[in-house]
Amino acid sequence: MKYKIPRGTQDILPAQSKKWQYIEQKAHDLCKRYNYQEIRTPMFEQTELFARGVGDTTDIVQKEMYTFEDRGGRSLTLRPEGTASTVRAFVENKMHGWADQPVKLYYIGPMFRYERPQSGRMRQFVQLGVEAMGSADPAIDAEVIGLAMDFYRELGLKNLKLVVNSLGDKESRNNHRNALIDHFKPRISEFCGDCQSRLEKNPLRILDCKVDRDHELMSSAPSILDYLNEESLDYFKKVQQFLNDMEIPYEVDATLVRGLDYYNNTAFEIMIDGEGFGAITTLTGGGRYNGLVEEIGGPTTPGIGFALSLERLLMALDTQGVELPVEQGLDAYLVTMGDQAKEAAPKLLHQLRKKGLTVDGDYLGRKMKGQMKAADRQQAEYVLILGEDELAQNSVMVKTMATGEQELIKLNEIMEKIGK
RNA sequence: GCGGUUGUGGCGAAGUGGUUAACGCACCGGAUUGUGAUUCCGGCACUCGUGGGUUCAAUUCCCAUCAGCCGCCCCA
Repeated sequence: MKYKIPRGTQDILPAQSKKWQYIEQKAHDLCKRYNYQEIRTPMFEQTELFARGVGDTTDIVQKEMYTFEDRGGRSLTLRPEGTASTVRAFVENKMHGWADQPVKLYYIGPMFRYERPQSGRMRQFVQLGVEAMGSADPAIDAEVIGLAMDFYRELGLKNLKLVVNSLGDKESRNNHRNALIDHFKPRISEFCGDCQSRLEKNPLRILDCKVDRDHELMSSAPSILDYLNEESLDYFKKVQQFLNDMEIPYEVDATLVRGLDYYNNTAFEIMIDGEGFGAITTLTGGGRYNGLVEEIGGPTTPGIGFALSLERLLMALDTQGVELPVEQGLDAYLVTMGDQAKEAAPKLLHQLRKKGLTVDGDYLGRKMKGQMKAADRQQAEYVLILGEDELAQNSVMVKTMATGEQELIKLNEIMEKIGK
């Protein structure tokens, strides 16, 4: 085989694409109910947008971006996530001036990260993302979380765990950050190299270090929750109250950290429990980003959103044995015998398709038995047999595959027999 | 970026330093001039991820490389 698919990408073949269509449609329907509207942004942007928007210190920017130069010498990057692009579009199209606020948007599309592929992690993967901009009401935090949970629930996914945390506002974060540095600094040499470099750059991330997770300073580390100022704490409590009201179970995990720099206040993840799933259990990640719009060059505008992976969703549905109600099978399969009947096939097939039926016929010159097998394999509800006899009577033999019964039907009455 | 593991027909899967690379499924044809099951018969890999090397000889040994899978890091 001369050409091979690029690493970390996949071809989605028909058996799978049916499922994709189903969950994508589900996403569109659900977002509509929540009154989120679709936005489609380019799959690549100026590199600087992601560097600024996602954060220079993040792994995404430091080592995972697909960056290239175009013929005009511009540095472009395949989008590694959707929020930065959405915010850029928000600012560029002056959505902050729209009459309807907040602006509630969603997108479904491929994202790209240069990483070592692994179960649940591809170099090209599809995210459903939701962003609500223009409101700092905790009710919308709860709405966004509720939307994600509803999506999974309606698809039949179980054993989900919603984890929420608050990263606090700028003041709270700074106080906490300083407390963390004070806590770890005296004994930072006991920690791994990554943690040592995290100390100054992003001490929060020391908390989810896997290497040093059992170090005594971990459990005794200052919790962000103890550093939330009154406003942040009040906000967090309201989000929780709304979740309670909506009867959405959740856990508060003070160590939940978002990897991207733009988050503040609400942060959440939806994870999947249970066996059979790989090491990666996060299905959805999201949170509030009140400083991002300004960072990208727009007016001060609060925002919140999440992104979830469709690949991981499909994987989760699979491990839980959830069967999606995907349509399959033909309404009818046309079997022809003899040259005359074969000549008549295109016209008949075309007419049936115009009436809205899903039909197919033979294009390999197979004999009747072969055509019948094909009809059976493709789960045709009816087989239409057209031979010399039927042709002579301007009719077709209609066989109901489930029962084996068959009946000679006039061509102009065929829809009355097999129409839906 | 690092580690482990795997790479034989459409799929699953044996196999050996040496004439013709098992088998199963699927598919195609025939037995059955017009009917989906079963059965029987026949067909279906100049080739064993790719490129080198060792050898009289390599799918089998060695090296490299690519890719899949799994894990670390991190995330969706």
